[in-house]
Amino acid sequence: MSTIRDVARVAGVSTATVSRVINAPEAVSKATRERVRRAMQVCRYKYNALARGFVTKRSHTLGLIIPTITNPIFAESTRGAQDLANEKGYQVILANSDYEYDKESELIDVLRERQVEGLLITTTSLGGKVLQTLLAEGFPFVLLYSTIRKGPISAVGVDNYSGGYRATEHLVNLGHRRIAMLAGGFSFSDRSHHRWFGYKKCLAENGITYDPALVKQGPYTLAGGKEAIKILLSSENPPTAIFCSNDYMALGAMQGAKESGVAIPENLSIVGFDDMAISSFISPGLTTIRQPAYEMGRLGTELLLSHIGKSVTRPTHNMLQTSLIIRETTATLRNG
Amino acid sequence: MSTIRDVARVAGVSTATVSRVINAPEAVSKATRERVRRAMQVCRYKYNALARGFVTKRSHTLGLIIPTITNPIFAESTRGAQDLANEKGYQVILANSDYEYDKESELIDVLRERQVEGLLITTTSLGGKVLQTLLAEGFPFVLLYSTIRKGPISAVGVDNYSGGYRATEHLVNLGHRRIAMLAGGFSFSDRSHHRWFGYKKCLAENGITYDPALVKQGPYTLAGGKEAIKILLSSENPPTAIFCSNDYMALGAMQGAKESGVAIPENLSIVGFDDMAISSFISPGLTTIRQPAYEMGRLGTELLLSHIGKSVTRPTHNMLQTSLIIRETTATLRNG
DNA sequence: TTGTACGCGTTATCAC
DNA sequence: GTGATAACGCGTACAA
Repeated sequence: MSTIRDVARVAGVSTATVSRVINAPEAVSKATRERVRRAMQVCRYKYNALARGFVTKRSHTLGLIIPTITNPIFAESTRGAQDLANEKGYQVILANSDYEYDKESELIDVLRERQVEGLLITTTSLGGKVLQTLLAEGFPFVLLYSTIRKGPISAVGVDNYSGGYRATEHLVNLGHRRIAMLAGGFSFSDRSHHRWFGYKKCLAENGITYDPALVKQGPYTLAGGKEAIKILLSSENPPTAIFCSNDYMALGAMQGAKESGVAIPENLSIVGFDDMAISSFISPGLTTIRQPAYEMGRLGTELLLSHIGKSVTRPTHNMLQTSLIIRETTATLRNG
Repeated sequence: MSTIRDVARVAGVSTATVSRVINAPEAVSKATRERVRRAMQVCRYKYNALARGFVTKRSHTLGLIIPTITNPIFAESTRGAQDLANEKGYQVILANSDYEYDKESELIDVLRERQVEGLLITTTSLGGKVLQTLLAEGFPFVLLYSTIRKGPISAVGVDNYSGGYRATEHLVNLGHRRIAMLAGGFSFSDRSHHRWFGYKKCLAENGITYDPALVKQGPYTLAGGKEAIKILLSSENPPTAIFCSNDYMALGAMQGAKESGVAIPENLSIVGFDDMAISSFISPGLTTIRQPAYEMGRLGTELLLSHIGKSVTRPTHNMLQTSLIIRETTATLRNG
């Protein structure tokens, strides 16, 4: 691999001049510029961005930590993050935490060692010490899919509480009273927890007694949703409607209901959360609480970039709008 | 940010010794080792992996170029690639080409400038000069979702031809004769092209005249599938069955059929290609040709890693098995 | 407009 | 077992 020095030698100039034609071509006379360019061709010179970063102390790299790229909603926000990052000359290193705090913690270390300039994190634990450490050390990071709306940490997210409330309310308005919730584990998803609060609050305000037996916490997976709903449906007093903490689980739940011989929406209404691109393409179309994932990725990255390089930054909390998208998995309660 | 020199000074040793306790602790006496470790704590020392890579000439980074992370099948292979990479101490930079040759080409340059040690590419153009350049320069790369089974380029893929054949054959066996194909554009997806060859061959072997009007090339998207099928279904002699070049399009097609008032599988059979995790969770379950995407990602990465660092390597072609997964979107032709 | 020389944080080589 | 020091490829004062 030829270096800037080889090019300089071939072109008969100094390395500084070569560096100039790379970074500030106008600062070099046209003649030498051309000469250098030819020399680069001859040497099949490849620019070394790492070496540059080494001296400028800028890696132009961002770290993105998500639970798993396998859930399409995270693919959407990832794409948003990547698109903006690339537009600004950044690349992103992707990492999956699998909703495990230890992995998240480990990944943060690994990525920092790699000199990422900032981190986009969908955190597993808002209260854990990893975020506090980042904060204390002044390392730039932004939370994605965040529940916070104040405090020292910058974040982009939606109001999960009101989202959970509206999802439940929609079911209540349809006449349902035995409304279950399939939740992601509260221990690793405060988003799920917030949605649950909204769910509970809505029940209370509508005079419906909260029944803990109707709430199942489980893994945020297709199989998890399928399994959980089967247990729910085989109970002695099964629900007539279910609010799923995300669309991904909801897909699993739909499948589980089908296998249990329960028709949707005739015998069971389902509301999801996220509105993955796919959710409007399945049949029946999934009623859900939409959160703008792609936008979230973009905005989070924009926010992060605005923090990078600045010694002091005012934390920003960007709460995006959710909306109830009514499709075909919800219907009026029969005999209700 | 404190460096190895700060630590050395505080511990009263040389930088070489600090480096040793990091990379080969046994080579240092227990006493000094402890002293250095304490000094690292005091300095809140953070290891700089980039600086190391700069001298060892190893970035421990891989580049992964896919069409788009938004298609869940690529999320699966990406996860496979990441999992193996991480196990081996590598991180991966993700990049989307959107099936565009120019972007692919540009990304290769950008990633190489960043000193990735190797590239995993789902290429848009097998014949383009970018791969030839990589080859000529001896840069390590492996093709994913590849159609090739010989030649100088290492690759992991499946037999798309036989996959296309079997998908079509399944429909023929069900009594269908007007079988359409929704294909990804041949210009950017030779996979799609190979599947089409299989499709054509199967028709021919079963005495079915090939009708070009039944083949629609289009974008590999949900909307693309939906749009294309509507055109097909509104023609004067519509198909009774459709082979979709991937599951993602197939989802779009199912939605398009529904909107056109055509019931699946009663009035229209659909076969996909890929078997995304979601495909078995939707309703009706998608009949499809399964390719092991997660495995492909892992295997491709393993292969790439085995190439890295070796000056000469024998190209390896790993063809994985596909399988026909019969679910609910295909049925016997009525009045057939 | 161009060149010289130093430094970035680490590893590797060679002494001791 | 430990230390001194030259690299690695590049940007950037500063000088010319």
